[in-house]
Amino acid sequence: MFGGVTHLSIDPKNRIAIPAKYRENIQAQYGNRITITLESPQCLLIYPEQNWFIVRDKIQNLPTGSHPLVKSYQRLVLGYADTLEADKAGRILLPNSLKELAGLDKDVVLVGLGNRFELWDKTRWFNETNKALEVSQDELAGLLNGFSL
Amino acid sequence: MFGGVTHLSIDPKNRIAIPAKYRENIQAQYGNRITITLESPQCLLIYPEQNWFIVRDKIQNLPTGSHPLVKSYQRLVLGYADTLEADKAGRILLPNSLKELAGLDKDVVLVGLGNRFELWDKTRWFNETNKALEVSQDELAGLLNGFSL
DNA sequence: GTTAAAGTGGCGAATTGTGGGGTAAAGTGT
DNA sequence: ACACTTTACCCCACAATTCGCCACTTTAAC
Repeated sequence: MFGGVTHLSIDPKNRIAIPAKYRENIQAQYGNRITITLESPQCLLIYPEQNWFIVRDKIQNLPTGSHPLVKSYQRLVLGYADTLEADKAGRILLPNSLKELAGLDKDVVLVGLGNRFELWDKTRWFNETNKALEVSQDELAGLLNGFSL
Repeated sequence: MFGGVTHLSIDPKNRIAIPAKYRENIQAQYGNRITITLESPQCLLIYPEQNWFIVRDKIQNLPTGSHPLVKSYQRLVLGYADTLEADKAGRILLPNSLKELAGLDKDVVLVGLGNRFELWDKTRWFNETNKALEVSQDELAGLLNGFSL
């Protein structure tokens, strides 16, 4: 399970270094292959390949008949999904199309989220954090239906 | 399983180069033969021949009695299906009729989608992507009935 | 403070995508 | 059956990208 927010940078050749604290883990548990895709213009999704397989199957089995939007959603998420291998320095090469779609520049943030990571533009992530913090606790309490930490 | 979006160009002789990262895979798993057809004016479909066989059988076994449209769909997809072999540089020669039907010009995009590829006109693919990204997450959430990545 | 490790940048070699020339094969019309 | 046109394939060449590797700089650990 991945967690934590790491600031890193995309180098001039579109590579990002997977933080060392995850590398060992990923290599051991999942092999060195990493799949990257997107589902919204906000951020990229990064999975160890094995975890991606599970998600991919779920997406493929969505009822395509239900609505044309579902099909374009499938095409988006599956079509952009690219599997990469880290080089010896533990870096992966971002496909240019994905980088542009997610509006990534140099400074990015890698966020661990259980079975996957998200890769955000740094300032956008920062804004997102602030928005989340500003939500009133009362409002949240209602939505979460009694849940608390 | 294929994935990822690659920008390519159709050269002056109607050839496209299969990206190197797929070549080895295709050759090893499926042999060098590739079937290409279409099901809509949007894009061409590209299958390793073995994968095409499976799809072809499914199409042939559709209940033709149900509706006359089914039969014309069969005629379209099966009729235009052409099997090609890559040249020694790993390129395949696009049949002119298919190229025109799909409105392909010079700049195209090859999209990996599991058992097949789709070949899109570049700008049309770009528009398609943006449309899919603009779909509000809320709207999609409703359609997907709680499904999430 | 010293050492080690991690993140970043950059050089050079190898591979890939693309274009074009030449030749063989196929198709067309007389 | 013949010449003529068109099409398809093999080969080479160029340019751009990618990848492996090494080196520098910063951060963390002891």
